Amino acid sequence: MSKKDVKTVSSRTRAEQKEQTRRAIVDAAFRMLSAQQSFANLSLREVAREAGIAPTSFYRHFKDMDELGLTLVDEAGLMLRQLMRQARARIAKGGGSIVRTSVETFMEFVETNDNEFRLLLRERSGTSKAFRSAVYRELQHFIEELADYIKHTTHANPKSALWEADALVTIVFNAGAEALDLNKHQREELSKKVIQQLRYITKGAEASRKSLL
Amino acid sequence: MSKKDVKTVSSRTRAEQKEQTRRAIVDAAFRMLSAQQSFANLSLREVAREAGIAPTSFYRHFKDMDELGLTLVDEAGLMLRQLMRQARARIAKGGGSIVRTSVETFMEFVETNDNEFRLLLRERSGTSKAFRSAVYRELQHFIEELADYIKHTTHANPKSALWEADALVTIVFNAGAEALDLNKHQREELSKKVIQQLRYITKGAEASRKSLL
DNA sequence: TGTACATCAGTGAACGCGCGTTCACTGATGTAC
DNA sequence: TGTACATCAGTGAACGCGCGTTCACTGATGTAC
Repeated sequence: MSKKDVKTVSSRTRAEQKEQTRRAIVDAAFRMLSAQQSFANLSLREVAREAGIAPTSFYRHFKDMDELGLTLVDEAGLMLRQLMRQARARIAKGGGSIVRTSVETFMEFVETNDNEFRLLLRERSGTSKAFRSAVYRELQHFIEELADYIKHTTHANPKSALWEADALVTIVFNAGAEALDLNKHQREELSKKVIQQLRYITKGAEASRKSLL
Repeated sequence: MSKKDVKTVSSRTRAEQKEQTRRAIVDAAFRMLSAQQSFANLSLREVAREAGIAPTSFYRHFKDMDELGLTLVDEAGLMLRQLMRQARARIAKGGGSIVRTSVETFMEFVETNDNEFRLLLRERSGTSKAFRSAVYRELQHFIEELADYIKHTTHANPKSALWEADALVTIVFNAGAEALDLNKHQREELSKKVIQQLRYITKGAEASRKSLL
């Protein structure tokens, strides 16, 4: 092994250990989110305790709780985007309608990653402008990708596609919030409602386009 | 004055004084809500300070902060209902379209009573089930009244009317949330978007009804 | 490879602070006769 | 009406608690030669 190799290997080791602790903090924070506890009323000491480190060690990784919070929002947003890719894959496979498949995929996400979803939901209307903007950015990303899809499949004009996508995402996201407090049977009823509402929007948007021709 | 009269007058006086302090607490709490401060991170002592009473006096009026919070939600919900009546009056007067008038009235409410709106918005996804249910009930009330209106004007079936109203309210309520961080010019753009989205829904719902005949 | 030094992730003690809640009290208002 | 007693809204002192943050430190890892 050359000197350089040794250097590389060793520095990776220390950095890896640091990264491991950082992950422990992030994971601990996600674990502590629930229906009863929001990020806003989570204390630095609680997170440190759950992560198994001294409160003071927290500062080696994040400036303050806000910095940790923005990291969580980014990670939850990433999961949302992965979800969208997953939904597209399912649709490409051709099983069932696009609307129904999208709604079912989203509802599955809310059920599986409920704490991540709750984070986005709550911080969207939280007291920190930085948090609100971060969540807004994630949703906007989601909306734009959906608008592209609409443009390619219907040849709608850009503004109309964007507004339609925006309405669709708003309905689905809010239904996700509603689902959090419902049992399995009620969620199925909710899905029916949402699917019908999305159809109103796509039909209405389509009709608007036709009347312009 | 008979003995009974004296009794009535005096007891009203003491009760009135108590009611006055209670109002001071409620008003103080509303005053302290803002973009930067949510009810969840408002302390009993802060409210007492703002209301001009000793922290201990708080307990003469509310069991704890949760009880105060539910009172605030009820009052904010009441304002929403008054708003709806106001919108109906404007529509009855016949100036402009129903959709446009409703949206403009709602946006006016968000602008004028932004702290009350923020309360409903945040507690809808807060950590207390009681709060979430209280907000949900207020919105449901709103939705049902709108559904009645739709039934009378279009003869839609009950379920279809309810789902349509639900979608309309979801879109408008979320736009209200979005408006909070926007300037005047941006709000006008937002209104245009919302009006178009509501038209998608009403058109789509109408088209669905026709295809069933 | 071996040695001397530098880096830096993690720590425990300590701080001052605002919190929710209890308690026994005060004194104005209300009631009984 | 006047008097004696009851009620009860509002209070100030005191409590124990968990918090965020600072500080000087330790010791394992990394670097230079």
